[in-house]
Amino acid sequence: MTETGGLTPAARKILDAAAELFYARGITAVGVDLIAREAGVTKKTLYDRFGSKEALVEAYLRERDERWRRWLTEQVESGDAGTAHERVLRTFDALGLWMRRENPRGCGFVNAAAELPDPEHPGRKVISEQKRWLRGCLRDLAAQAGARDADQLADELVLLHEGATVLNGLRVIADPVAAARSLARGAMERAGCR
Amino acid sequence: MTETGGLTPAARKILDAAAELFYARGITAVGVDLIAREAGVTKKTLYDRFGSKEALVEAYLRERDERWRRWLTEQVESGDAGTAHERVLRTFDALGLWMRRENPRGCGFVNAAAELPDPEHPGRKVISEQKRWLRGCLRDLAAQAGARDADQLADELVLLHEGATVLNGLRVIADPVAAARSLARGAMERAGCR
DNA sequence: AGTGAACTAAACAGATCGGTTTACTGCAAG
DNA sequence: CTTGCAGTAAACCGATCTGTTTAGTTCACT
Repeated sequence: MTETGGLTPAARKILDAAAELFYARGITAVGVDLIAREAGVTKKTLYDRFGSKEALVEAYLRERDERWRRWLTEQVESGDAGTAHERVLRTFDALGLWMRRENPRGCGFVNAAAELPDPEHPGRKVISEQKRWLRGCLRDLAAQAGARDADQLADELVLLHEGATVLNGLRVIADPVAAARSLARGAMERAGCR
Repeated sequence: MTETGGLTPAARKILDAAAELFYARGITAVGVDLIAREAGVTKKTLYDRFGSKEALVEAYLRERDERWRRWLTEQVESGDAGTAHERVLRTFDALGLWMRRENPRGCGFVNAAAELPDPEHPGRKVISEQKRWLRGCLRDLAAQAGARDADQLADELVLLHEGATVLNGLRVIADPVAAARSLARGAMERAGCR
């Protein structure tokens, strides 16, 4: 075994079905019966593999997180050419491509956060870890690009990422990624990046 | 009648209870039974006044929208002093105050959008109207401030508003409003505002 | 040959979902 | 004095919710 990520075949199907349904219809609105039916699997199998809906939600967010991290690092470091300045801007291109592919309804993590008010829910930890990881990632790039204050620039870049993601789901302005990218360019200039 | 906004006393209590519960726990997770109980009212009264949960959700979003619009215009025009440039920046101060008061869990509209995937849901119209109104508002201010391209600047300012709002709910950076404000200043400079 | 993990099928539990119904009260305006 | 609106109280509807249980099958490894 396995290209299933260490999961049994049935668990793999369950997680795939859950991911699609949770993202498309919302976490609370999707019941375990529907997930099992859509995965072509019994509810018993679902509970044998994941234990609870809460744990399944956590696994869904965890896997989405891993996929996004892999995508971003891969895109930023692709071709290993380019200045740090260019690599920062490339995070926005990566975001744009990612969203065109699998984010028509906004950020899966922000959407999930809206549905998980309980701060004790294990999914909440995954969400905040993801956002903190992105901030750290952008901070490193900002430092490499020679920003006077890498922390402040990182804050600003995170804000641009999140703004672009939300607006992409809401369809109120034409090209949120382009707007974010141009704002990022300005922010880097003012931060003294080479 | 009425400082209740044209609602009967019971309807007023229902809408208040619904607003608090929907925002705090999410729309799907809150049932009509709970709303009626919390409002100290019968389910029958709820259905007599609002007709359906869907309509109640719409009324909740509608009222929140009105309150936010009133707040923003009032804050921006307060003292009627200040250049257009200052009025743009004041929209961020207004956002910051609003969020400190009643937005600990992120934007109510973005959260609602996450839970209303059905594009036919009447609440969706309220949400997109709200965002388009904000964009128009910022566009006017951008034009008054002498931006070379008021539409582009408006896009950027909306993005900063949304980014700040989302990050405020996620608590990943220290002061999202300050970051947005400083980015806005830079954007206006580059847009040639006086 | 035998063990154990992964799975199907289907019934069951108690709670809650959105929504309806019947029967009754209090009260203001014509 | 009556009509009608706003409201309470509580039972009821069928569906769905998360989660459990019992019983049996398939199959790889030892």
